[in-house]
Amino acid sequence: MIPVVPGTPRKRPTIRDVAREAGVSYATVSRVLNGRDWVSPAAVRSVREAIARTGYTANPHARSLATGRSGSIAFLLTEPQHLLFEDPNFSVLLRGAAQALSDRSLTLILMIASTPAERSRAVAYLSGGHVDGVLLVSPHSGDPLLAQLVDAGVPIVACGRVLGYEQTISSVAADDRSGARSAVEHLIAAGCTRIATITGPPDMAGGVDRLQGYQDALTAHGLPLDPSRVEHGDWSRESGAAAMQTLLTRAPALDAVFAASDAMAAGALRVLRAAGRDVPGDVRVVGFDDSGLAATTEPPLTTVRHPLDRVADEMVRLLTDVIAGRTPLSITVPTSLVVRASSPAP
Amino acid sequence: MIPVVPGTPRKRPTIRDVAREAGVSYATVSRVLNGRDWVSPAAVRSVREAIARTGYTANPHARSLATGRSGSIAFLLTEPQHLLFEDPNFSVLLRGAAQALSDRSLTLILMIASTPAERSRAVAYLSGGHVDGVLLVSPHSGDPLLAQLVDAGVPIVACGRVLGYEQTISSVAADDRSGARSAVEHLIAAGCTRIATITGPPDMAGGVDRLQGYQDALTAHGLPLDPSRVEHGDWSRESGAAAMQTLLTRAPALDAVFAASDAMAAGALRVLRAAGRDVPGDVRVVGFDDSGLAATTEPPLTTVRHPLDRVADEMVRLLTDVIAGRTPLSITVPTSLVVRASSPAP
DNA sequence: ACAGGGCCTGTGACCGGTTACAGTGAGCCT
DNA sequence: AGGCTCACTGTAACCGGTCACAGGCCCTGT
Repeated sequence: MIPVVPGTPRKRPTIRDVAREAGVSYATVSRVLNGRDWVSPAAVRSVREAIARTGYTANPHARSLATGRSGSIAFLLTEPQHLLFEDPNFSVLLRGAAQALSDRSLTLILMIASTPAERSRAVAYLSGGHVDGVLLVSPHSGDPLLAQLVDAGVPIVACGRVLGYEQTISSVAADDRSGARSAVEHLIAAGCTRIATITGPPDMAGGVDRLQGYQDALTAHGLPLDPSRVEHGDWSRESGAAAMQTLLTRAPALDAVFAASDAMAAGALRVLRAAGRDVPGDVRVVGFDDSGLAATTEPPLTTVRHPLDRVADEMVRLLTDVIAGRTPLSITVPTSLVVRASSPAP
Repeated sequence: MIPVVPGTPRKRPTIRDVAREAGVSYATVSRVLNGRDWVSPAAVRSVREAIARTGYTANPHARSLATGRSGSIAFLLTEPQHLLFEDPNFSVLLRGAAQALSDRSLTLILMIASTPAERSRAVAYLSGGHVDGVLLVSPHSGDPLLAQLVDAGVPIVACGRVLGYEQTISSVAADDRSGARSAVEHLIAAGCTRIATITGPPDMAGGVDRLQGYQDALTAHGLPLDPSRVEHGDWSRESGAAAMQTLLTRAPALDAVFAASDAMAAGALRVLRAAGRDVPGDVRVVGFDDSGLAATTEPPLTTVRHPLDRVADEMVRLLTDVIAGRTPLSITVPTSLVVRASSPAP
């Protein structure tokens, strides 16, 4: 291929080298490379051959400079790291995004912005033109980072609706409300009447919507809404355990728990068993997400399947749309109930 | 800040805008930006102010084009995805690398190259000048991808020694051999004499070295090396379970198992319990890595702590060295035994 | 015969930085 | 006074692409 003089730092061929080699102008080479305009078959062939002979690949920075596009997308994490990395959901989403981006010849830049210093660095980086767009993993509506990015005009797609930014930021969410409703209706169908819930943070759409679905189900079946049966967590196992602790003292008569995440459900399971309640005998438990966790808890969790691979794919699709200038859009992917031993079919 | 005419696409200020604003030449602005050469305090001040006034940030692509550096590093996964994403070790390493890179103002590009198509795309991308270097996560020595990257002159640092490339590719590894040895010596001290091992793939240094450490311990204490007590796995839980199955039929008298990863140890635990062996009563089990898994198995695993956060940090340090032109170097970080219930202290 | 259009190609002006080089003036020494 | 260094600054030439624009050539229609 390229004759390498030993000891000499190997110099990459440029578009002009290829042009000289092919006996055409460098503009023609560029045309062949990008499939633009009309180029004669003969020229195409000789350029192709010259490229093969020289081992030419385009310099990505020069291209980015000229086109104004970088070909990379940031995958932005704003949560304290442990929450995200311990969460199998997160892995699925990351893998899905990497896949979807790679399919479109885009690359994934991973950014972690949990400390204040990291956050301001992230804003500078993201609004500095390094990336074409941002995939936002777990948006809290009040986050100033959001406002700064929106202000800088960076294309964003969030995982989950962003409260207060519905018209500005595209998002992809599970059908949280109806998923939660079907989970709770499953419990009602099994004869439960004193159903508690451990829901997510009130500043995240997922938390709000899943709580709403819980309430929908209760009212639709004439059951009372008892605020002492509602607790908030931060999606983590620990917060689920803590919430369950509180619920047990505040509403000891509960006969079912709907947790807005599998991790919180797992925490709840542990506390219930420690308190001597049999699952599902005394208390039925349903989670949300159908993460890797759900099948391995004891007993395995009945849960609402949240198709995160699908979500990741849609996020990337939407982001390329936003970059192309289309208006923001929020879309929803359907969920489905997965029945396991923690709340078997009635 | 920047006066934005509504409806006009906002144009970012360039270095020449700043120069005009500050009343100096653009070379001076560049000098202030990079802290090069001598610049008068007065000029520095007026440039600083002009930057603040215009909200200028340098165009990264122009900078990369001029300097030949991209400021980004690839984090390359070559294993089938599920192996890596299910593995808590992987998360720790990724988080550590992201942190270490961010501290040096470098960005992390995540590349997954498991299918053949992805692999060739990855090679083209990585040798195409998009990144300054590569962090290689789980190198198999025969992998053609390795040869191609080395051939293209891409700076690489691997996690774990790369067999056959010791002189070419820098690497950071745990002290696998002595870690394994101390684990097995812990079992010997507890009175075990028929110790089996589930080790890693023979084309990975971690597998080879941990097996070597196991053998070191046995010979040092005058115990026989019985090949029927050795099985290979691929680090995963499933492979650990399968290996344990085989060991139980082939060497049913075993009284301890040293597994080269926590995941394999967890698989082994499950099979042992299913076979009616009490752990640690009948069989003691020791793992390797001290991953998140180890503390949550039943019983919790005694294991060798593998400080992956530290490894990630050293990998990044080494990579910057390699990029700067220093010769390849393999370094080792120490391990330590963490004693839990699966093999309590004698 | 010549105007006009469809193909195809080359020139040159960008994109927005970095940096080699030349130069300027002030201060100091001999 | 002349030469020299030192501290600083500006000009211009890159880096390696993209793309608007201006032709050139050949074929067709009148």
